[in-house]
Amino acid sequence: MTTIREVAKRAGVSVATVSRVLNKKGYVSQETKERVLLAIEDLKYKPNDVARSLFKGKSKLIALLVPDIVNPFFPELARSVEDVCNAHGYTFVLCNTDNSMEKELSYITALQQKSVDGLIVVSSTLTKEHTEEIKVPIVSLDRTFSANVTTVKSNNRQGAKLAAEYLKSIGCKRIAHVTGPESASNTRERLKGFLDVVRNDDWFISDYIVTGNYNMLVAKEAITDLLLKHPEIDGLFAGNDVMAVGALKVAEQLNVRVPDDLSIIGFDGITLGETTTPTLTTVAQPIYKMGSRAAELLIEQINDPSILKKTEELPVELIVRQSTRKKR
Amino acid sequence: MTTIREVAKRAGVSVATVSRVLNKKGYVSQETKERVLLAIEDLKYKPNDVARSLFKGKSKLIALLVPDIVNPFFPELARSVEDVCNAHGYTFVLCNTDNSMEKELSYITALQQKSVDGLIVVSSTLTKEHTEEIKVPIVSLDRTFSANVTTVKSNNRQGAKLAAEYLKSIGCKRIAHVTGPESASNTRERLKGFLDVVRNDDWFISDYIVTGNYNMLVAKEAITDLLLKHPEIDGLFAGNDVMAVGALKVAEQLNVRVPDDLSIIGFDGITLGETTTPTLTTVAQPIYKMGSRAAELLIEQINDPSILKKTEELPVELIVRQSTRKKR
DNA sequence: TTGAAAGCGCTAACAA
DNA sequence: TTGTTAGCGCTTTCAA
Repeated sequence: MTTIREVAKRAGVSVATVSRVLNKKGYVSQETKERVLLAIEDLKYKPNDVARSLFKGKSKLIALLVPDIVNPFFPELARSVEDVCNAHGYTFVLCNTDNSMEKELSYITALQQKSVDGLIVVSSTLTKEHTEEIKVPIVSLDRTFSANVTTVKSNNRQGAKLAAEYLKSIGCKRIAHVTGPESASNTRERLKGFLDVVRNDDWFISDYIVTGNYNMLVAKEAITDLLLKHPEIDGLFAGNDVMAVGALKVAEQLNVRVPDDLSIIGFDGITLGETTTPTLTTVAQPIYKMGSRAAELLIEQINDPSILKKTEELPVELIVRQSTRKKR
Repeated sequence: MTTIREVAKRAGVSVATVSRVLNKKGYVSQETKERVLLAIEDLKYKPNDVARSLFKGKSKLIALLVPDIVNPFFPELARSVEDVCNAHGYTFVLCNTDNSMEKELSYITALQQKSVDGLIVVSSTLTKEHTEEIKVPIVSLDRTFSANVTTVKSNNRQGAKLAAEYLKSIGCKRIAHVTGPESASNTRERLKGFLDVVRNDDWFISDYIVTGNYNMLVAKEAITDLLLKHPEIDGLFAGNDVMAVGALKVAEQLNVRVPDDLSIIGFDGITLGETTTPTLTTVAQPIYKMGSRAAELLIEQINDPSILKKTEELPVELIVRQSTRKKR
């Protein structure tokens, strides 16, 4: 690694001057500037960001922490965060926390020690207390954990209502719900929306709510049990698309026809839902918008840490595909 | 951020002593050690990695660059790299390069400037010349681009042969192949393996080879054209699973029955292939093993940069599921 | 318009 | 066993 000192020597100037042309800051005569630029070119000099970060306490680094990188929702979300970060000159990296508080905290510490400029987290384990110890600008995405943290999410409750109402509207009489992990705020919100719609129906029993942890394997087991025990179920609202796809597979294995015997609706709107057979009816979140807004708000916060914390809630949209059909 | 100096002051010792207990290096009496530890605790002191990196020129950071984070193959690969990195005390981050040389180079520069300890790259655009300019330990994963770079890949040619031979063995008479981008070495290897098997058959024409760029959308268009123009095709070998899933959808749209009219086989062995209907026959790569070996070799190289560069080729395995069936 | 030098927080000689 | 100090490579006052 060539250093600024070598460049200075080669250009016959002081390191200060090199630094000035590097940062386009302060006076440098056209002539010396050109000499410095030439030296930089010749030596293929790249400034050492670590030294720069040490001095500035900033790194031009933004990280996104997600609980499950293998759930396609998160890579899709990451794409949009990435675009905005890149557009603003930040290096963007993605970290997988496995839904483990330990890994989450360890990433946060490690990244802070590297002077990361800002963090976007999708977390169900972080608490208000944790975030108070984090001095780096942070925004919460997809899930809420503290009013004191800027949050970008979608209208989960409304989305769940949409889903449940739609199932009813096409004639489903016994509707079940597979949820995410209880620790996730969006799990609770989606459950609320679901209950808003079905709570007062006399067919409704709490057995119709099972947990699938937002995970396909876990969901498949839960749904298998559910459908075996309650063959009368004719509508299923899955808390996310991955679990809905799991439901599709379970139905197939149990010889339950979708959508004839059972209508299935997911939540998220990931591409995966377009590739299944039947394709998946779902409540689509504005994934790209969520990620990009989170990134924008984070960058605003990096530029002005005193900015007010706020929560932005984005609208969702029902997308009807083949996994649901009107009963006759 | 509290500094080592404040800890030293609080413990009534010098910064050197604090550094010694921090790094468990050099002599420190039990008594002062305890005092220092206490001060660290009290002040919630976390050493500044940036300063550490500046001094050491190392960062305990490893990055994986992948061309398309939305292709589930890469998140699955990332999971295994992550596990090994974490086990060895490295912070692991994932970067998406969009198959763009520009983004790739920009990530590599940025990461080098941050003193990244090592890089694992899945790249089709990097060349030998590029890698010679990179001073950081690097291993190439899934694709080859220079004999001078340690590489972990699977036996693509053999896998493609397996696929083509299997299609023949179940009675396919007209077999097509959708490839990845030509720039990717594994595209070329898989094509070779395919040609090994079909080249000398009199039915074979080069029209049966179309490019799908390892991308579902691109592949769907290509396959639609292909099947429309050549309805006689009864077997399709897709260069990766994502394109195979695209093929499944295209077949459905064109009312081509899979596997009755058309047998489809993919390559990769990602989970997605188990969720489609029909499930996907595929040539499975040892994804976890590939990622973990790459990480291990990288770490070896970090510890001993003089270590010999080598290529490890892992075996693949045919997994027969529902998208292929023996003709009668 | 330029340069000298202090300092970002840490580690590791070297001295004591 | 502990402390002093010189850097790691950079930016930014302050002086010239």
